[in-house]
Amino acid sequence: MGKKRVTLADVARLAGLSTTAASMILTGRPDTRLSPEAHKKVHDAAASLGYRPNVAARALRTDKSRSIAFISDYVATTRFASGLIRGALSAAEQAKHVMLVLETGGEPAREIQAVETALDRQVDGLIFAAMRAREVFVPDLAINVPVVMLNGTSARFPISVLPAEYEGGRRAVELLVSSGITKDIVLLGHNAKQEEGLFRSETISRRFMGIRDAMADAGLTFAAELSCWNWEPNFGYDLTRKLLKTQRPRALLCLNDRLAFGAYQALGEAGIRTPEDVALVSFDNDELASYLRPGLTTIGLPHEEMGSRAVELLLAPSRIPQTNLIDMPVVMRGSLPHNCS
Amino acid sequence: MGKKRVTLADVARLAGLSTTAASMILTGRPDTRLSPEAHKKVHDAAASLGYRPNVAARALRTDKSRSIAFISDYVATTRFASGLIRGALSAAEQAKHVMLVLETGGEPAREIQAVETALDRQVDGLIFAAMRAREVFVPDLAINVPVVMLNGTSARFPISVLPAEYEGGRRAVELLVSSGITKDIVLLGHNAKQEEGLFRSETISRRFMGIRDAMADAGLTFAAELSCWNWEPNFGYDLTRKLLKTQRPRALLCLNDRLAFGAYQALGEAGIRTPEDVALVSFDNDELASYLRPGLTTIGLPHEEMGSRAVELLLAPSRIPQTNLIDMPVVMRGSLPHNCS
DNA sequence: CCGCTTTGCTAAATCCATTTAGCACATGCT
DNA sequence: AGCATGTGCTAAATGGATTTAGCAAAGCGG
Repeated sequence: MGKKRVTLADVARLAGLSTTAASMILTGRPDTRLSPEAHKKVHDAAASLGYRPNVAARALRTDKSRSIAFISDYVATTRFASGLIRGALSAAEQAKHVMLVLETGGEPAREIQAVETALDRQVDGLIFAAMRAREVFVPDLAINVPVVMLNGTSARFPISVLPAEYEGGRRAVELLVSSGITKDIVLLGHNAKQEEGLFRSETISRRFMGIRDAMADAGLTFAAELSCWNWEPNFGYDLTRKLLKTQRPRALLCLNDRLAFGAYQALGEAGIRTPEDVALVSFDNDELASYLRPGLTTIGLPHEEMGSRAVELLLAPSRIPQTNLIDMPVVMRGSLPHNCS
Repeated sequence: MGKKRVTLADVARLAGLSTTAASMILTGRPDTRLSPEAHKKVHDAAASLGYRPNVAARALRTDKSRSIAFISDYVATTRFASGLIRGALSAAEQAKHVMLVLETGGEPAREIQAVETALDRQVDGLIFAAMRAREVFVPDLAINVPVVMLNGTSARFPISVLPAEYEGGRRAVELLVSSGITKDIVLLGHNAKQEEGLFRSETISRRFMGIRDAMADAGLTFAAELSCWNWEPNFGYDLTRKLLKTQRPRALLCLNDRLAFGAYQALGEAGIRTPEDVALVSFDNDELASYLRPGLTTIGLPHEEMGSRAVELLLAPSRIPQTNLIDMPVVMRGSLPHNCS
């Protein structure tokens, strides 16, 4: 049975050198004094035997496993998750790390489990991802590896990656303005007065601020602000229908694509055309947005980039505490009128 | 610095026993002859020190790591992926395993990388997941751990988990029939004659067969079969628009929810009501399906269950080669007329 | 009381790579 | 020649668990 794996000792034997030499050469130590011939012999031997280091043995010795844990509250529920995971995955792959994915459902018991499981496996870092940006509960365990908060924040761990919501909010308004729309703009999904004191999340409030500041800068006010807590299509639909009974907006600034989706449905039923009659801008760049007719112009949530940035920060040698804001790209589609200015 | 982790030796020392004893007790060996008092002492010591075994050390010795690798072609691109991952994750958690997620983009080089990486880490099993069901390329490496194919098949690895498409196909037709619809049914997304010889995938052809058999059993034929290769909303829209120019169907049997989405758009524009004028049934149970108005009745792809089944099979002691067909549930919403029979 | 089995437990080897400490030889300088 | 320095390499310890082989004491039958 040639079944056993090739070990470093086998390589060393074939190369006619010690395992010490083989180890130093294969791990590429810098100030080793081994001869070029030794290097060649070891590399050749390793290649011809198809040597692959035993990660467990290496981890045992070095306390590093070239792996990171991605601990998130929900992985499936949302279109968000996969973008974050995918981004993280690709950055991890680039850095020759693997990624353990753990889901906690937001339950403290499972969070503790997840952290312990990860730490048991000598992960080199932890990413706490939240599907809705917020202050994240992190179990109160001794964590002796770097931590990055992804799409969330934590007082204990000051490095976080968030979308640049303020700027994104501004952009949505600027898009409207530069399309020549300066009145009868309705905000769909939030009403500042009604929601006074209610807190949605870290990031969403920044989105609101960006929107409000940009409106003020342009000297505009909303014709109406329609509040709803869950930004799901049916609410967008209901709100828009109700709106259309009393007024005819020129534009809908929707707080996410699902609301916009509902709005499309209500507008469609009412025989109102987009963008000729009513223009729309929205947030997220959901898969949905590209399915709509006309395509929905939206300020995208940069999930993949956030995911990969999180991993890069985690693995970076100098990790400066700070919140990293990732740019929210404007995704132009057809829901705004062309401006010929 | 009490920083160092607690080791088994520490536990043994506190319990006043050997590490051998501690190990045997904590791993719950069956036919050990250690006394009940010894058991208690070791467990107490472990608890009071907060002992957690070093997984790397254990893996080194036993060649088992309580981890599995989930190797998929695409994780983000599709709504499918997260369901599969989530299901797998929860089954893994239940079995006290962790899951490495690896993405290959379908590129052979990355597939090889992924398998080697996984094997290097002593994973206890490999899941190859395909986002589109198909015969999957598996790199020709010596793989000495169990493998399960998820949403795909491979000649080399006979254990696979697939949706029960044939039965699902039948159900879609039966739904129509039991709603009292027996004529003017149009199949959206496939035309048997035009696509003769073209192969979409393992599973989709079974869906077709189920549909055709059920139609035949009910003595029905399609009023039209509209072919298109990519089942995306815009094709559903175009096809439906074209269809409506020449005929008025009673029902659309859509081959997936995205096509159905496009069909909704075309129907809406034409002022045709669902389900009164045209009924729809579809496949997948995409997130989309619940957003539509009325909700889309669809035969769901059981992603989560597939994912967890794959892990269960992987970890099951007796692994019988076979393809495991997971039931596709009927998800009733409002796109079929109520039948008062 | 002797020899045999059972009970309860442990010493030491093992898994494999990394790393510390240091050996043997060559070279350079005075 | 004598000593320091540099060069090229290795023996052995190490990390933390599991596992094999086996020891000492107690129990039992005759």
